[in-house]
Amino acid sequence: MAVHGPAMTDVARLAGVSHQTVSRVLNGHPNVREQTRLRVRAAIAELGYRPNGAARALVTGRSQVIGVVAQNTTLYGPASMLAALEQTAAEEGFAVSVGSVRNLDHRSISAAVERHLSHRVAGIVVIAPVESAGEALERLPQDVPLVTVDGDPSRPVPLVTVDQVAGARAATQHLLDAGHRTVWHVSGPFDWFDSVGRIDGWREALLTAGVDPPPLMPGDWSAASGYRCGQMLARMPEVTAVFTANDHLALGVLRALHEFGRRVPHDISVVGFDDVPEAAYFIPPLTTVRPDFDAVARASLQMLLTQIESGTGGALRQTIAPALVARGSVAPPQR
Amino acid sequence: MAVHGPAMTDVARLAGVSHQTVSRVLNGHPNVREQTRLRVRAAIAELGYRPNGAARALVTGRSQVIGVVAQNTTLYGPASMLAALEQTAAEEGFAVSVGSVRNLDHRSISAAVERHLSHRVAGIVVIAPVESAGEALERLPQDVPLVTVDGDPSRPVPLVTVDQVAGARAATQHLLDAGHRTVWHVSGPFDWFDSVGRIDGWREALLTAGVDPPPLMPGDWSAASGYRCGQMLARMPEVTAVFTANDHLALGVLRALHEFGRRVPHDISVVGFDDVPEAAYFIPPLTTVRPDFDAVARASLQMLLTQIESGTGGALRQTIAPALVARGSVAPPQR
DNA sequence: GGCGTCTCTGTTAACGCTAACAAGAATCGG
DNA sequence: CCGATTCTTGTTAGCGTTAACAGAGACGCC
Repeated sequence: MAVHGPAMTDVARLAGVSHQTVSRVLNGHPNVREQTRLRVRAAIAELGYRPNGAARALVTGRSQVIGVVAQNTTLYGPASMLAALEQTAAEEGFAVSVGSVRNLDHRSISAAVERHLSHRVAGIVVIAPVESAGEALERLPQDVPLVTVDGDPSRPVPLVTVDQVAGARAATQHLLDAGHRTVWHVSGPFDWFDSVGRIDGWREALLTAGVDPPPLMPGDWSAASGYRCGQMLARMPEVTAVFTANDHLALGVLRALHEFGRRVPHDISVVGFDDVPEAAYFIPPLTTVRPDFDAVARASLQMLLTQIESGTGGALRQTIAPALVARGSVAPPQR
Repeated sequence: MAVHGPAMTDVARLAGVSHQTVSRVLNGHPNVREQTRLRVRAAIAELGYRPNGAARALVTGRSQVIGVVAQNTTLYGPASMLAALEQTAAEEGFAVSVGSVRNLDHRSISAAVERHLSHRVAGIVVIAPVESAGEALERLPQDVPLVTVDGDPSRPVPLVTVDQVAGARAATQHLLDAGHRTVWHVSGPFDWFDSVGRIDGWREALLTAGVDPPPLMPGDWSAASGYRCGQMLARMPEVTAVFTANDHLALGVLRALHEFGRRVPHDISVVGFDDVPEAAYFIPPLTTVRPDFDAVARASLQMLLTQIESGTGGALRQTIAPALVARGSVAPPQR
């Protein structure tokens, strides 16, 4: 593909200095005469010179790239995380290389991490919401800055995560506060930490209120599984309040309830989780829990940069509290 | 941050060969004795050696990384594109570096492209659905393999795109075939090519059927704007069929119609575009148009790889036809 | 005025890899 | 059995950058 761009020596020649001086200007080294700096800048502009990241990475042993390992980047949560991460990284002058994996098993994760490592990324963010991912992480080389997002709370890796438990507790409490006897729960898959946390929070809130938790309805994040659970819930007259592990499950539940003639929130109240942009336009508008993806992204990147700069590993941990967004899908129970 | 991993020479020493032989094994060069190959492989495994992509990129002048420039990666369309692109690229041994931009103006796009170029990406995919992006692309260096996705059909750049016109035509025709006199359209923003194409297809289908297109309802992709348009449509008794530029707009419309007591599809039929995973669980299940993001991703990557390998630029063009997915939101009009 | 110190710039040597060439060993046809 | 090929391996020279050191002036101080 045609010509390679100009190199540092070309700039140097044009500016009448050595390539090292150009390097110094580029890296903001203090001891360069102002006049020289300007000459170099002009030469850079004139030639349209662009530093070669590969060469720099080779000699410094580290590139200005952060690797992200994620699965399922079309789901709203992961997609938002990824986008927020990119934004934040760009602001810090880092590029983001995405290693999407089909499955979050040992092999896939290791392979993705390997690929990142061979490009000498400065650090790695693993969005690792399931168990198998956690295991894979323990086998990784120890000398790479690494942060886990939504990972296993019980593992000694730097971790940033949404406070699933608190969010679920708030959602459940919100329903109890409205006067409901108990709250049913449509969960996500059991191997996701997010699911487990949300189940725990739901259960905690009920137990604290002295209520025996009703049987769990297991879903898989999809509207389809929400719909199936909703069909069962709709036929149980004693059900008046449902907390679903995400908004898409809620959508499926709403649809099933609608088909069975159970009105929301008149007959049954529903609360979701995620606050997808469309949640306000469900029928009825969905009360839900909003995790702050931007905050998670900022925190992870900060944690990663700290590791990169200081060289210390350290098992830091940060938890971002989500907020309840009240809309029209919750009402007191009818008697 | 600790020790650098072993280099090629370390592997060579352990295997008792020259580093060049190691390089040959790594790159699948044919003329290496089987026995030597195995020794080298063993040494690689024993040391946990990982080739240094930066060094390779430096000497070959090209990394195994593809840069993607995109905006709004939380929207379903772009997010799916991105994910599909990552998958496909990974299969071809390429990493994907994402340059997310807040706005698709000159400056942002150029900056994102610059960042990619300084990392010596092998090629760039720009997801450029709006006008301003197209302009920015014309000023780019000519010697970089580049493919545009959803870009400006009138510009001489390699382009892969969903056939918006055909999809919109199919959606509109589907409603006409069901017996509707005319079809209303809630569009996306006018500076998106996707919007323009969908408007054109809608208009074409109507004109072909000898119908004068009713006034356009302009939206902005969001459920909120769909809701606002829906409120107007709901109050016009003559409206019996609506085609929305995406599924989220449709969701907003459905909600507004519901609030005004207009039943879907009994009173009004609705067709969307995108086939988001939840569309089947709207109330009622949404008939929509499904673009094949995987096919788009594959085509773009193929086009990019061709450019990378052959070195030829060329203004290729490929269009992926979308498919109508019939569900429950369309019925014949009542009289 | 000489000498140490500070500021600025240049020279040289890596970083880890591939490409190009070179050379030794093996194979083959006559 | 010899020269000509082919196969296999090694040697050398960069790729474009930063780091480390060295050197040339300018400046200040006793």
